[in-house]
Amino acid sequence: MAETEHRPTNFIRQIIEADLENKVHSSIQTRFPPEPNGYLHIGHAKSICLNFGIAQDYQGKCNLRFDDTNPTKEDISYVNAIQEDVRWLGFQWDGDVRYSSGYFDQLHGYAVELIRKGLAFVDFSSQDEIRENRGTLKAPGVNSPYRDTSVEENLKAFEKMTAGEYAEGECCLRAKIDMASSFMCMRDPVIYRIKFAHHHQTGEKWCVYPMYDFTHCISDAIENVTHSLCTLEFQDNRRLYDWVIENISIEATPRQYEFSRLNLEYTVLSKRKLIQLVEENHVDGWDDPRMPTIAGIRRRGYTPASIREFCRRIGVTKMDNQVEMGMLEACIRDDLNENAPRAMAVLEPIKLVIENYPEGESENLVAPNHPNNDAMGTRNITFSREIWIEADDFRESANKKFKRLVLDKEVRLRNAYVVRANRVEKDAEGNVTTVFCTYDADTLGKDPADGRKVKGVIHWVDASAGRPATFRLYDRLFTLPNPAGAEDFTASINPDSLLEKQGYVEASLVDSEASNWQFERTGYFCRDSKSEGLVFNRTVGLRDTWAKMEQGS
RNA sequence: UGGGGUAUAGCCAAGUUGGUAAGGCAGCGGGUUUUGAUCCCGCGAUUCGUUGGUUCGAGUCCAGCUACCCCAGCCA
Repeated sequence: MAETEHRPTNFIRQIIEADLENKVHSSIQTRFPPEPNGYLHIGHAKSICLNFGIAQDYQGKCNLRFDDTNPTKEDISYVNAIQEDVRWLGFQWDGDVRYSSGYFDQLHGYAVELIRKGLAFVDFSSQDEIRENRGTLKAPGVNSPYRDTSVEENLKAFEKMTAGEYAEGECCLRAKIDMASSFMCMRDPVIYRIKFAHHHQTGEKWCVYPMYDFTHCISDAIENVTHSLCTLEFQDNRRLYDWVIENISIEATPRQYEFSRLNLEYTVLSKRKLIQLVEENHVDGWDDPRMPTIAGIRRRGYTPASIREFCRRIGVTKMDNQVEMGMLEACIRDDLNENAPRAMAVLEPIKLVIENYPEGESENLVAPNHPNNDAMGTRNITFSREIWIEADDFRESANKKFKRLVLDKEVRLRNAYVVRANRVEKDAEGNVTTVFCTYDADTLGKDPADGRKVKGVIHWVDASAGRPATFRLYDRLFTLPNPAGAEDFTASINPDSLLEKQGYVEASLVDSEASNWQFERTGYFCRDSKSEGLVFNRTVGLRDTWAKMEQGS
């Protein structure tokens, strides 16, 4: 697709351009630092496109770093899935994958340095005591009774902590900053805690793990990150980020900049909630096509280019936002409209019998794979006496706004002939099951010779050659634009978010090499990657002004 | 008077030495069309949360006010 015709501009890129121009940096280093405690979602794609996009556009580098300082919440399966997702989006990190855990030795050394400088102490207060002494948003906290322990004793205590001589929760290492700070995160923050847990990278080597605020800035400095980009909720944390860098012996001075996280209407984008959806089986796994995860979106049929384009269109600012689904849908339609070959599929079939077409015979018709791009070639489709058409495309009677098949009226069969409906057959409930018609043999590839106009065109599948197929039609996962705003977000889960249809597809699809198609007049589809046989996921429907009109009237 | 942030069209978003409101999505008209698709053409802010001030001139500078978001995990 015509992607990134114009480079995006945003306040972060402007800062970088100014830094380059003022020689603050000679090259740019960014990083994408997920914690491997869940799958990546479309919100992460925004951060990925920002970080890797900047590296690409300014001849810089971008690292992939797993921020794995909390082994109890993390898992190796997530580190693998995350790498796959980043690559799928079309990005390659610089060098090897990095891990915060890879810096545990250095981190520990810097913690000791802080203790030596009298800037950190081991606190044996209970968690409750620490919380109570922290004060409130409006009232200052009070110093811990352990705050003035001597350097010697602290060194010894931290050593014992590290050696596993204290139980979890018995003590922790705190930075000595200011219990009266208006920034809560500066009130002697905990920087190391005890966890007797297996770590997916370091195994049983450690029983003390550094906290995020202590780890992230140092990891950035170690990797020579110049611009550390994160979301708005870390704005206060920047003070602690800078404090750590200033108080340890490290050369680099990475700078943190914050942008607003993505919110998308009718879905949730927080790992906690996504985990809940999976664990409570509200969806069928992380890659359920209704999920806003990269894996789900991929299985739904979105392309990497469409996600990148989406990230370009939404921009990067500090404003809270809630982007409409329509924005995402427009991106995938733009891509697939241009690149997806066309085909025909009938999702809810009724039979059309062409009574004046010879029984037992069949002919090959040639259909273009794209109406506006001859380079995409043609394909053969068979036509015979009995074909499937969409139940929605026939009515016994209708006003002339209905441009489809009506009893005693004509319609064009896409890529084939003009037919006229003569009579119908119904089932016990009165639903039309078969329409009997006659065709005009002289209308293949041309209008009727007598000049009569046939304005409707409907799609179809040859009944003798078409293959049965399953179609999964997805709708928004939630009924509320902002489900996360409700007390219980699962209460607004859309019970009709998945609709399965049994129909037919043209035979050419069976051994097609394409991965996405536009089934003409019904939408964009892809083969479901986890299903056997012909199972198609509808990525997104076509824009449908007719449906809109009908709804309105 | 805790602190940190943000306020430009239904949604996203440009606007940077103050000079007279980009673009995209959505929507609405019209044209083309063997997809009610695509494509093409046209339409939207006398106004930038609000009230004042400075100025010849303010979305851009100053002051006050209001709304919303974030912070009291040994989570990230």
